[in-house]
Amino acid sequence: MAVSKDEAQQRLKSFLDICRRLGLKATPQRLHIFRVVAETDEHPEADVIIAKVREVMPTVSADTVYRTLAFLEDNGLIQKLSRLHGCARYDANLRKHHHFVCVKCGAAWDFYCEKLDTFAVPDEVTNLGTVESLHAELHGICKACQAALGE
Amino acid sequence: MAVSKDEAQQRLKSFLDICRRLGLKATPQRLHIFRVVAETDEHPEADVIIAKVREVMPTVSADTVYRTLAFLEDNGLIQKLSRLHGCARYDANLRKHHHFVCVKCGAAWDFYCEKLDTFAVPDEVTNLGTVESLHAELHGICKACQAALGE
DNA sequence: TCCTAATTAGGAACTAATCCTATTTACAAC
DNA sequence: GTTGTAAATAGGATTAGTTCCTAATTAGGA
Repeated sequence: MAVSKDEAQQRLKSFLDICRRLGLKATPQRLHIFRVVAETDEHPEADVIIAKVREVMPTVSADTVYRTLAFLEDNGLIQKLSRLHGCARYDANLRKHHHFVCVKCGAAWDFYCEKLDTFAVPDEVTNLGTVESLHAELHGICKACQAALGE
Repeated sequence: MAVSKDEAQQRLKSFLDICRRLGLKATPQRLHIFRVVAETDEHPEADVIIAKVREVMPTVSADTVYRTLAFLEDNGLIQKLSRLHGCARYDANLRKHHHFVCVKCGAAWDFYCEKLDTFAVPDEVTNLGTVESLHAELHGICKACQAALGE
């Protein structure tokens, strides 16, 4: 539980606003799932969220949780972390590098940046542990997708 | 095909060296899989690699490809990009932030950094498309895991 | 209170990745 | 070159995570 009562209240309000605006139902399941995600700072995986949700509402289906998470993400109420464990794309470029990823087509480009490689990490982080590397992931829209959108 | 002939040659040599050093076999399958990964800069997913491998060696099993990729990764010949799309951890922190991830235990911490949020992206990248966000992922070892290793 | 489109539960299906095991093979020792 | 053996393979089975399907339920406006 990392967020303040005020912040939690605020988030709940955003949630209800969005439902009203889109004509979607604020079901008890959705509210509860949202609360579970909003009340932690542990970046949980879906199975952890499902388990926590079921502590209070044991019959909620996995599908409902996944659907709700997708709904929350689509509406900017939560984010998915991307570059954590358990990945699936490979890169034989062994030079230290970073990535630009097109959010439309998913293509990824390598780039090099001395300033990022030598970036002075905030004390806030060095207090958490030893930092071994910094990898930057830039998100945006590639030229090809821009052209396609413009048509 | 992004790498030069020389670089490819060099990588192949590293590969054979590592096999010899570890007493592992340089099978035709391994060599071929390594070549396929080393010869692209498209950050392919495993299924793409499997398909490309099978263009030349149709009977190679998925298991062999996955095992070989893990082997190459363990020995630093390739890197995995963490799931750029389709990830599985969630975060309700909507402030612009970055992550410190412990490579031992997988725990993740949010942190804030104005200098990263306003980082001037290299022209190299702005030529590729429109950049919308920069997310930094720091890898290292958290205090708890350091303590556990020290014992 | 009623109506209806949205939502749900829960099991089936799908997909990516790994495991299992009998067979094959690289390669070191002779 | 032969041989012996541990390592590696193919390919089917299995597992885990996620999404799909459908009949039943429900939120919320009229």
